[in-house]
Amino acid sequence: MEKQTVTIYDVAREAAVSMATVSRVVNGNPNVKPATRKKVLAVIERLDYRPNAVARGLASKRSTTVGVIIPDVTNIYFASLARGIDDIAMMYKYNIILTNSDDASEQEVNVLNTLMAKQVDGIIFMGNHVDDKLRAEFKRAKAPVVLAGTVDPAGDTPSVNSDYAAAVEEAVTNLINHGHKKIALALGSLSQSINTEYRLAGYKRALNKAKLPYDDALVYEAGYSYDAGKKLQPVIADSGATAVFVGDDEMAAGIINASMESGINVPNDLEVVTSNNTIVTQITRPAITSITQPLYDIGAVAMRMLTKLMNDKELDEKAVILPYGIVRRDSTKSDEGETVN
Amino acid sequence: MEKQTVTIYDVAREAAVSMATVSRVVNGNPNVKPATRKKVLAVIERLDYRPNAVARGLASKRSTTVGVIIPDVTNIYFASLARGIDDIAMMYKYNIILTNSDDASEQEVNVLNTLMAKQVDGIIFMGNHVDDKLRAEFKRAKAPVVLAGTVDPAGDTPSVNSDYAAAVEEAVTNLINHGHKKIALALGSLSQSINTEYRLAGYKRALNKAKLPYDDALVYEAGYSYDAGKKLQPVIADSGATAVFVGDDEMAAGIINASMESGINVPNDLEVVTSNNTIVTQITRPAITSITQPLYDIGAVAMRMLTKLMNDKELDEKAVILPYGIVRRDSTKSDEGETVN
DNA sequence: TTGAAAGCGCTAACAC
DNA sequence: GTGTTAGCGCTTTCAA
Repeated sequence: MEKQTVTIYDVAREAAVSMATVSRVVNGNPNVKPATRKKVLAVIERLDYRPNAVARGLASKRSTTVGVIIPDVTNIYFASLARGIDDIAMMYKYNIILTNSDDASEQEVNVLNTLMAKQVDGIIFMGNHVDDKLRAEFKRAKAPVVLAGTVDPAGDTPSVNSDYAAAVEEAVTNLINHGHKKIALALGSLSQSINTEYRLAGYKRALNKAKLPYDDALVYEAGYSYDAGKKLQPVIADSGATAVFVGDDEMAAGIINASMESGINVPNDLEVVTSNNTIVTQITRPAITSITQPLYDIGAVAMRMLTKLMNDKELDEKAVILPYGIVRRDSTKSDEGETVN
Repeated sequence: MEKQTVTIYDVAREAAVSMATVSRVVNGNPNVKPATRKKVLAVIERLDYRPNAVARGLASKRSTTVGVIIPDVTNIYFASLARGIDDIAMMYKYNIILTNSDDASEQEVNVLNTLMAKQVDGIIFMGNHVDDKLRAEFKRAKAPVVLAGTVDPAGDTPSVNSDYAAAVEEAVTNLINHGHKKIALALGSLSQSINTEYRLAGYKRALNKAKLPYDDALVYEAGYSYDAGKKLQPVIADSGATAVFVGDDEMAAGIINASMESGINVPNDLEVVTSNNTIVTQITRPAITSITQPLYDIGAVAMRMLTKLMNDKELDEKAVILPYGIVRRDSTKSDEGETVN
């Protein structure tokens, strides 16, 4: 009952050629006489032969598989990156081993090791934080690693991102230009470099340039979720802030809904700008002004870089920065002088 | 410069035992004297030996990898299933090769074949439609296949789903109980069995039981997206329908926003019920009444079934149906007699 | 409890 | 253009 497998050897025998020749035609090696190729192809067809990728991997030391570490597939931000990664991977005939890390350092190291054991040819890492331990593992890995949508300020690991700091700076500057003096910043965790080293930094730069004082009390660390946003809204309201930059769309939606329901009009009493331009920004009322990031492209470019690395090519750029934009919707007042990067 | 790999042979030599013994300790085979085990473990530690999963796979004919075919990772419905799949896979020490199929039949067959070439031990398939060609491939595959969140009316492929037809029937019956005579049904594609054989069927059953006439003109095939919903709204309005069951949350959001903006109050002028209970249902105003499905669990159970199959165990049930529910929000009027399955 | 040895199915020199 | 032959790194009988 067990379906029996036909091997390259069977094909060779039936076609009256050597295994090497079969291997050549299977791999598209041009050094095969057309007639021979045709004969072999016929036998392959007849026997329904399918090369065993595992054996091939062992012999060639290339698995044509890349590992992708993602915090959570159900997070649309990372899933969008993953989509870009997968499409390019497919284009280059690589498969993807995808594993959720839950952003947990221990789990990330773990996963990295099983990926290495599976002999992946390269790794794309997505996460909110790269710590020393992880960095050490990257170095230890003999497969190249590329970070996608993931910053490592310390790192020399190749990466693809957009300019988070500049985006926030521009968004906050727009808010300042609307006359706001107290602008809140609602983030997830302040232990993540994207928040502290980029978003918070951009926020501070904007204030600085406008000679507005920086106030710790206006920076909120609340976790990224719709409910977190709803809970945070009264706190923001109490702070006297008249505008807020939010690091996550669902959180922004929570803030908006809670505001509107407690009689605080967005954008008249509170302007809101968010970060990821997911579909949520279109669905809320008012719809949310947002930074836009080329998520799919970040993934796609990361995968392209990885293919280069896997073929021992040099990278033109080690830390690629893709352009961001800002799309104005109804959660902010109209303004002049908005620019799009 | 190339990092050199340490093999089982190196460990054997250093520990002065045979490869077989090393293999035993690595695989937790109890037939090893504790002292020997300890000695080997020490060498493994010292050399930082990591077993090569590819070689292991070739020798043992098990890759501890399962293939997962998904229409699109960025679709939260399927991503939620994938999350359940991955968690259970990890629990059983399997890795996941994840590939997007775009719901394209050709691509699905393609992907299936490369997964087989990679010698996956099993496959979980998610998709909106299972056609004959695919069914044939499933049969041809020597690895077991389980469908997750995917119906195959014809099929004998093991599957995990919720009772889509009953859910729609109940939801529509609730609507009927509110006095509606013309209830629209907004779906994606009518070429997908989940829509015709389940949702449409449930819809018809509800009408039938209430002795309400079925009217083709009230069934819309519009594609699943926010914009599709917005575009569909005026059409529904023109039809005279006073309630609508929608197959997708974003589409429902589009219908609701477009309605409210054109002066049609939800739920007073139009009641709306949707299908997937994603975060979108909480974000819209009014929030949307929805069927709830245990998406994570559907994935998790599918993966559990697959592990059984991969170990040649019998399945208790071939077509598992997990319970659905209905959560009432503000897009429908309150009603008595709602039940939760 | 341990070891020897034969593969697993394929690629990659190398020789012809 | 084609064939021969070592492996790739591991598991798995089978003996001892």
